Amino acid sequence: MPELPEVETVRVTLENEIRNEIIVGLDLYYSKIIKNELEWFIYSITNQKIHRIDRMGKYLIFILDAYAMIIHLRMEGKFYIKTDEPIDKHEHVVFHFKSGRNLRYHDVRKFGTITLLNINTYLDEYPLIQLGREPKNLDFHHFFEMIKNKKTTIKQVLLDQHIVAGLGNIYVDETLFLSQIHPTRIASSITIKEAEIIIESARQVLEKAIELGGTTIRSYTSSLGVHGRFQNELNVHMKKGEPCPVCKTEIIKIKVGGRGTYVCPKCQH
DNA sequence: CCCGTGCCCTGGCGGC
DNA sequence: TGCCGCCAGGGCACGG
Repeated sequence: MPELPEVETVRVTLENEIRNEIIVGLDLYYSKIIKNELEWFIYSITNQKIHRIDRMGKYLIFILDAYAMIIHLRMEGKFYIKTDEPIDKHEHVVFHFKSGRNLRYHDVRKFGTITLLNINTYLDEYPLIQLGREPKNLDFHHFFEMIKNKKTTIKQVLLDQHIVAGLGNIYVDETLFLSQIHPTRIASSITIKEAEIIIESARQVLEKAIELGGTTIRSYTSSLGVHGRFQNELNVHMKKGEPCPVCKTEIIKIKVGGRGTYVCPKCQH
């Protein structure tokens, strides 16, 4: 499941590969990925040039001539660049380029989304308009103000992209471990000092993960640009039954807000 | 407004 | 070995 560091890694790789390519055609094998009206989407994207690729939180943003194409990979979305290889069963959208190469959107679970918006207004439209700030741009006082009356758990708050952008299940578990805060803590019980520690921990975790190219787990191994090494740095996520790297207590797995959650029951309060 | 639940999807795994 | 049923999970719609 790509989170901010994995999406950033994909962004950099993809941009180097396909900057300045011109989209001349499109093949759709599973069109529900596209959130626009289909005929409009196909008509509009044809002959558009890819100038650069941006990222906000977990969203990739293809900057075209007149449009911005907003892509969310959700759990298993990934890209491949190919030429005339046969279509894979999980390749749902193929962008053909003038150069003869093509970009293929591959998604086993079909949860990903592609939305084409006007280049002049995309930041003021759904889905980006309601996106929170990334930890590196989020002042902890502001974060504290947003969560101080919330009755949900701190983990659910950190997963909420309207509040903080970019964190998913892996990096929330790691952030709360570094913060020594238990994921089931009610958000309104978090002190201003703890809010500062949480934001600082999230920055550290994300920065390190980006530096290492993200986390490579399970099905994400062969995705374009994602051969990350952050999985070697994980302290608690997917470590059920293993000793806590700090106190040696056994890491346990619990459910928080319906999500599998890994925690050191001794270090995190 | 706020929060919890169900839905979208399919590969993989546990159980028998 | 094979089949069935269930789970994971990001974000949104919906309902209380």
